[in-house]
Parts: sequence; structure tokens; C-alpha cells
Amino acid sequence: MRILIKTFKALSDPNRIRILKMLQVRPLCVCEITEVLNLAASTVSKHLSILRDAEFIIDEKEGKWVWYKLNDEENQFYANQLLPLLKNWLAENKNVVEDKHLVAKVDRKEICGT
Amino acid sequence: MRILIKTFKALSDPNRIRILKMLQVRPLCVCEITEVLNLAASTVSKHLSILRDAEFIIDEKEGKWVWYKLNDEENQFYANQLLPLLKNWLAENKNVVEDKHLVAKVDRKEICGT
DNA sequence: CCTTTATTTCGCCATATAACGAAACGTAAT
DNA sequence: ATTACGTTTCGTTATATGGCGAAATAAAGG
Repeated sequence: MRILIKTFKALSDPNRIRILKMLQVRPLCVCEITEVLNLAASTVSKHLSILRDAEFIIDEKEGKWVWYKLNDEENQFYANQLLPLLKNWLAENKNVVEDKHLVAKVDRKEICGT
Repeated sequence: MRILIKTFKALSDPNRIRILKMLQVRPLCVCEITEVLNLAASTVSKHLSILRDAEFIIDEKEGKWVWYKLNDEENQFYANQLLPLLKNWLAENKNVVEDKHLVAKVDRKEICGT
């Protein structure tokens, strides 16, 4: 029960949903997500830790960057069944469409890299 | 987006999940749910209004009682896809098993009716 | 009409959550 | 080493949430 509740709580915030929808396009580093959501880096980092804790996403370090991507493995349970539903949802949502568009065409180096 | 968030928030509380799992057995009136969860009636009423607002359940008045049941209609969207998932989840959970057992065998009149 | 019973609404309190900036941490480059 | 940059952690603040009891509402029965 505890884990199920944690799973639903992770999905109960619009910025976290936007992150998951963005990650449907491609893996992203924290600076990219921060730029798109227009939130403080610390806030985005917290959101990512909540999504990771609920097993919706996994991270991968590369130098000083951290890449986040959807957790498509089978090694989880609730997220494995909820992520496919989310794929079909909010396709028309204004924010989501804009976010995905940004994420698809922008080069990370222009946003945050050196 | 607003509706999706409301939907997930409705599922983000253990007592509301217990209510949905109990309603898988049969429709229940507020007094029965209150008895099983061992919460104040006002608290249960609030939980039910949140679940109803997210279209997981519907209510039906019968005299001074109000019956609640799962919303199995097709007239909603998110709940329609989430309720089947929930059916398969928590089947082994201790609280859920106890709740369902109580609900299956107890007569409403013994709990609250006159 | 007045009481009783089931439910909902309201006001209050304690805890949880999301936001921020500052500080800490880790890696890469100078 | 020192600096620079991306990320995380920490402390604070404002708002949201879940709990309760008291009061309000609605229906049934004397």
C-alpha cells in the first residue's frame, strides 16, 4: 500500500507530469528540464528524486551532467502499468505540446552546456 | 491537466484506496464505510466527495441513506482506465483483505441501520 | 411539529508538500 | 590547487491535505 500511494503521489503534480511527458521524447539532463519548466534547479531536482523514488525514471551520470529517462525496464510494478496509460494521455494539452516541441528541437548545448 | 491531477490526488490516500477496494465487493452506504475504516463520519464523507469528484464512484440516495458504488460507466475517462488496474492491485494487502472480508459478510443493519 | 438518524458542511489544528535561495557536493578545466 | 559549472541537499515559507467535533441538512417516524 505504501508503495502504491507513493506512486500516485508522484503523479499528483503538474510539473512532474510535464517532466514525464517530456521524457517521452528523449532522455534529458536536469538543466534542460529546468529551462523548459522555468523553475529553480533545486525544485526540479526534488521533483526528479520523487519520480525516481517511485520508479518512473532512472538516472545516469555523464561527467558533470545527469541524464534522466523513463524507466522502461520490467523491474518495477506500478510504474510499468501506468507509464503506458500516460503515453496516451494529454497529447493535446497546450503545455505538454509546447514542452515536447521545445525538447525535440533544442540543443542541450544552447540551453545549459558549455 | 487539472482533471488528471485531481484524478491522481484522489488515489493518493490509503483510506480512499481502501474505500475503492471495498466497493469492489459491493455498493456500500456511508455508515458501513465509516464503521470499517474507523474514522469520523465527516472524514469519510470528505473522502467520498473527493472520489466522486474524480469520477471513481457515484452515489445514489435511498431514504436517509446514501449508497456509493464504483463508477463503471463509460462516461468518464481516466477513472475508466485506472479502476481496472486497481482491481488487480493490493489483492494480498492485509488491510484490504480484512476490509473486503468484513464488507462481504456483515449486514448493514447490524452496523448502522435501525 | 418535533425527534431521531444518516450524511454533509464548516471551522479548526497538525502535518505534508512545493516553492525558493544558499550552501554543499562532484566533476572538469584552468 | 583553484575555479567554474551542473546537480543535490538543507532550511525556510506559504499553501494543501487529512483528521476531528460541532453545527447544518435531509429524510423518516412518532
